[in-house]
Amino acid sequence: MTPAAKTTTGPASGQKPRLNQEIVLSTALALVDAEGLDALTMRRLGQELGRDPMGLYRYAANRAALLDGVTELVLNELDVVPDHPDWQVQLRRIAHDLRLLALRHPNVVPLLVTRPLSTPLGLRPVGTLRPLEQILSLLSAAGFAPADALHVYRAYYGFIYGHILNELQELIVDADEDEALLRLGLHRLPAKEFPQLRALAPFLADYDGEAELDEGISILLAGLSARLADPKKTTQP
Amino acid sequence: MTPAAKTTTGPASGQKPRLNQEIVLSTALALVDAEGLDALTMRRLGQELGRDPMGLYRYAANRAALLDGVTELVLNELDVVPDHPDWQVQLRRIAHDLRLLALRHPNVVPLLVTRPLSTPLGLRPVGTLRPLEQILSLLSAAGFAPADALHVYRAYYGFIYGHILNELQELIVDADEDEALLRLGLHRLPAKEFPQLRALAPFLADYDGEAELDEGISILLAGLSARLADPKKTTQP
DNA sequence: CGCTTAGCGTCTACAGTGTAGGCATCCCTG
DNA sequence: CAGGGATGCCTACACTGTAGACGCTAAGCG
Repeated sequence: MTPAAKTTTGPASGQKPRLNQEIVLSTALALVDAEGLDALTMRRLGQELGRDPMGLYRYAANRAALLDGVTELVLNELDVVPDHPDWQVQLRRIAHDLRLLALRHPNVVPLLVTRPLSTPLGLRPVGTLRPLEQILSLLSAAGFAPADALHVYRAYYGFIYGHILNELQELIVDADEDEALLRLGLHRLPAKEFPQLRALAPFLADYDGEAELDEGISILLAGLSARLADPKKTTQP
Repeated sequence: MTPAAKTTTGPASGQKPRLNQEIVLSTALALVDAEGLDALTMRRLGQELGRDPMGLYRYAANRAALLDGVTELVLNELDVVPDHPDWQVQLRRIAHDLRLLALRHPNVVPLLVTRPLSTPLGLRPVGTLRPLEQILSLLSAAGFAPADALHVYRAYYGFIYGHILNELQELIVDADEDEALLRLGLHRLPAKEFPQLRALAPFLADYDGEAELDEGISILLAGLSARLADPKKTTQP
C-alpha cells in the first residue's frame, strides 16, 4: 500500500517512506478502530507514523479536518453499485452494507452521525456526499421526482442511522457485560420504577440486528411505496 | 428555581448561594445551549458560577459524568404521560415532543446519540432510562408481549433519532447559509459527479421537519401494526 | 556543474484542558 | 458551645492542539 515513494531517502532501512495524505488518514483510522476516538491525538498519531506530530499539519489543517478525513475514508468503503433494477432491493442491500460498515468501525460511528451536524452541507468533504448523490440518482433512475426522491432518502437514511445507533448501544451491553452482569446492572434500578426494563433482561441478550434492520426496512419500503402511490398522502388515518 | 438555599451565607450581597447539583447541571446546560459543547469546560463553568472549577468535582465526578448529567437533565424535560388510550396516538405525540426537545437543545443532540454508545445500559443515569421504561409500559398496557414491545420500541426510537439527526443537519444549512449561499456551496461540487444533489438545491431550502416526521411515524406505525397482526412475521421470504 | 528555491521534517514554546492533593473555612449537628 | 464533616479555594502536573522558526533535502534552472 505504500510503494508511491520514489525517494531514495532510505539507504539504511527505508523506515521513512515519504508521507502522504492517504497514509496519514488510514493509520488514523486504524488507530481509532483499535483504541477509540480519544486515542487519536496528534502526538500519538505522529508516534504511530514515526514522525514528528507537527508534520501532520501538512496533510490535515486541523484535528477537525483529520476527523473529517477519517469519516470520509470510512464512507468510501461503501460502494453503491446500481446492479439491480428494483430500487427497493437496492436500498435494502445498501442498508445492510451500511450496517456492516458501522459494525466494522464502531468507534467511527459517533463521527458519522456527529460531524455533519457541525458542517454545512455544501462544505462537507465530497466523499461524505457521494452516497447521498448515488442514492438520489438511483431513486431518480427508478422514476422518482426530485422532491419525492429526497423524501424517500430522508426517511430511509434516517431509519438506518437510527437503527445503527440502537444496535451499537446494545452491542456494548453484550461486550462489557455477560447476561448475568447485565441483569445485575439492571438490578441497580429501583424495582418499582423500572419493572418493564428489568423484565426485559432476558430478551435484551439475544438481539439479531440484521433481522431487525431488515424487518424495519421492509416496513419502511412498504409504507413508502404505498404512500407514494396514493396522492392522498396527508397524515390523517 | 434556586430557592433551596437556606444558607445565611451572604450578609453582603448573597452572591454565593450554596451550590447544588441541580444548579451546576442547569447552568452547564445553559452554557451548552448558548455556546456549544466545546464551551463546557470545567474552568468556564466555574467562572459562570463564580466558583472555583475544582469545586465542581463535588457534584460531578468527571467531565464525562457532567455530560451525562446534562443529557439526563434534557431528557427529563420529556414527560411521557399516558393520557390517551391509543398507543399509536401516544407514540406519535411523544415523537413530536422529542423532536421539539431536540430543536430546543440542538447542541445537546450529539450527547443524546453518543453518550449511550460509551455506557452500558445498566450503568446509565436513571433519567436516561426513564423514557425507555415509560414507553415500554405504555406498549405493555396496550397489550404487547415484552419481546414485541421491545421490537416496536427499537424501530420507533431508532426512527425518531434518525429523523432528528437528519433535520438538525439541514437546520445548520439554513442557519449558516441562505439559499443563494447554499447553492453556492453546492456549486463547489463537480457538476458531473453530483448532478442530483445540485438539482435539489431549491428543494433543500423548504423542509418541513414536523410534517416529515409525522409522515414517517405514520408509515412506521402502519407497518408495525400490520406486521404484528400477522403472525407470519419472520424475515424469511 | 553550481546555484537557487520551494517544500518538508523537526524542534521549541505557549495557551488551555482535566484532574489529584492539600489546606482553610464554613455550617450544621450534638 | 464545641466538634466534625462537608465544602470552597489554591497550587501543581501531565497532556492537548497549534503557531512559528530553523535546517535539511530534493528538484528545477541557468
